[in-house]
Amino acid sequence: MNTGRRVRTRFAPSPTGPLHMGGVRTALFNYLFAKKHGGDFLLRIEDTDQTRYVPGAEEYIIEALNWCGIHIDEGVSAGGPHAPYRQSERKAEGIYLKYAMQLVHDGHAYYAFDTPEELEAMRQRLTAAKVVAPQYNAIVRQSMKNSLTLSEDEVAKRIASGDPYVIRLNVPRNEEIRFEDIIRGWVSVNSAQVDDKVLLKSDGMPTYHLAHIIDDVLMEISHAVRGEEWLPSAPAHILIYRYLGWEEQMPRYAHLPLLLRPDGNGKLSKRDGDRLGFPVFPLNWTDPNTGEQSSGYREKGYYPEAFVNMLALLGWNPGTNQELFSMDELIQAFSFERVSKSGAKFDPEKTRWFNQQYLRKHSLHELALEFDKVLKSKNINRSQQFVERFCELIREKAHFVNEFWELGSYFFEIPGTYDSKVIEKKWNLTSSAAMNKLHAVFNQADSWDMSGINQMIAVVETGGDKVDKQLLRVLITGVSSGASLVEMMELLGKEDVVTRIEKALKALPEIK
RNA sequence: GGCCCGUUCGUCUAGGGGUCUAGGACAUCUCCCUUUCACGGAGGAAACACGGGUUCGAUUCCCGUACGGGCUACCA
Repeated sequence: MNTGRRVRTRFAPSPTGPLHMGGVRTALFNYLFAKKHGGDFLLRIEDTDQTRYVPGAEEYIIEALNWCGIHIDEGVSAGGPHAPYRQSERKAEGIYLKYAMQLVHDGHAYYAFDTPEELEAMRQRLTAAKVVAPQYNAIVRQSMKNSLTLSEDEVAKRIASGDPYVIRLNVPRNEEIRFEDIIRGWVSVNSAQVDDKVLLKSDGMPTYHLAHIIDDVLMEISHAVRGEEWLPSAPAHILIYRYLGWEEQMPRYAHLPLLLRPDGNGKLSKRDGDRLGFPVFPLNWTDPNTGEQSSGYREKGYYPEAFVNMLALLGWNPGTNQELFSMDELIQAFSFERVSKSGAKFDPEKTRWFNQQYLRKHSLHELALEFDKVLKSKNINRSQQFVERFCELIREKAHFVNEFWELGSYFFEIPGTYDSKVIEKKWNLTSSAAMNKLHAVFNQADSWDMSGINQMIAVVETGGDKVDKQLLRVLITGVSSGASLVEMMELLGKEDVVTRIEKALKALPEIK
């Protein structure tokens, strides 16, 4: 079974909306595995359900992968020797019909003419009869309208007259189907549990079951990596490979554990949106039909590296204590052997932690560049040196660059109000005397650096006036906590500090 | 309901029969650093779902039960 061939993986989403983080992780694992083995990562768009097509979804998917640093070697947006990579376009070329007909010809598939009403009636009948698994299968099909029960003439007549029909897989009644999943090992299912899946719909479109198999083989996919929700239908897929005579070309399957909702039950779904208090999408998304907006990690201020790092560690681990991985390190370390079998709830708190880690990894130059956008929007102009030093002082308190302003706006604006709690408690005759003296000493300073500032404070204190640091902080910044006091004062500079204290001394209430 | 998959601290996980008094990370708590906040440092609390086997010995292997998840469409 395809050992030793070039590793080629694919991510094959259907464009029914934005990609959620579970989808991103599936893409990531496909990508990591392909790159680890020097292979190719393809993007195929599975748009065979015309009723669920959402405009903009495909562009969203591509942009999201791009933001994450997951590069597409081949496929939609990248092109390649197996184009087209959109299934609707492949259908137009008659690719799927050909193989569906081959299956019918070989007796492995058949025409079925049952109407939706008839199918529904059948299910109700079976349910009423307490049949354990009501589905279109080897027994049920004998009483339905299909090319196995109808005469050849009747079938030909119906097709000729344009009766709608589907093509279904002819699943054997009782046969053990086994396949080896890379993550789960041998999985065994009796064909009695597998229904006669629709392969070709009445609109001529293939279903996922048929289309992905044909495309995987035609596109020379070596490993099909997908979510665990596909595990139950995998036996049907094995059958299709067999009936098409493609057991040699069949990719190895790897079914990934699902991403679960952090708040309790069920797999994470697109519908979770922002309801849980954190994004489930990589990028912002506005639904073109409902106008409903969903937030994304990018717009929330997460670094793609942090997002990817977090995702990689959900269901996979390196077997060491390392937690911070660049994409290259992930590629180096990745293997399916270390992918766990059970679903993972993800933790928004840890995601924040990852971002904090990356925030600290970025150079001051990079941070200053990012924060400069905020300053520009506020028409504030400061030297690069000032902004970089600011970032250095403020970043240890933040998880995101977009918190910098709230955390340290006082570096750029002279305060207009003063923390009332501190003032109430500490603003009195003695403290104001000390502040006045300090102001005078600062005003006469001829040099301005940390040790100088400390010395000046010491001078005032030796004179008998206790300098309350918290009060001083409030006079300068207006708030009771923030960056290291003396370092902050140094950065602000003598003029600014003196001005601020002066203003505060005037603005503060008369002393009782 | 049926079928399939799974089950180690609250969460992500390490662990493939003795080294487990079960390790790491996030979160949480305490202390130190800092007359602030945070960072950092030190420490604490916190888990092998249950019952049977197999074995000299099971967190590790097998079976059952419970629980969780997935699937059960002319959706993917």
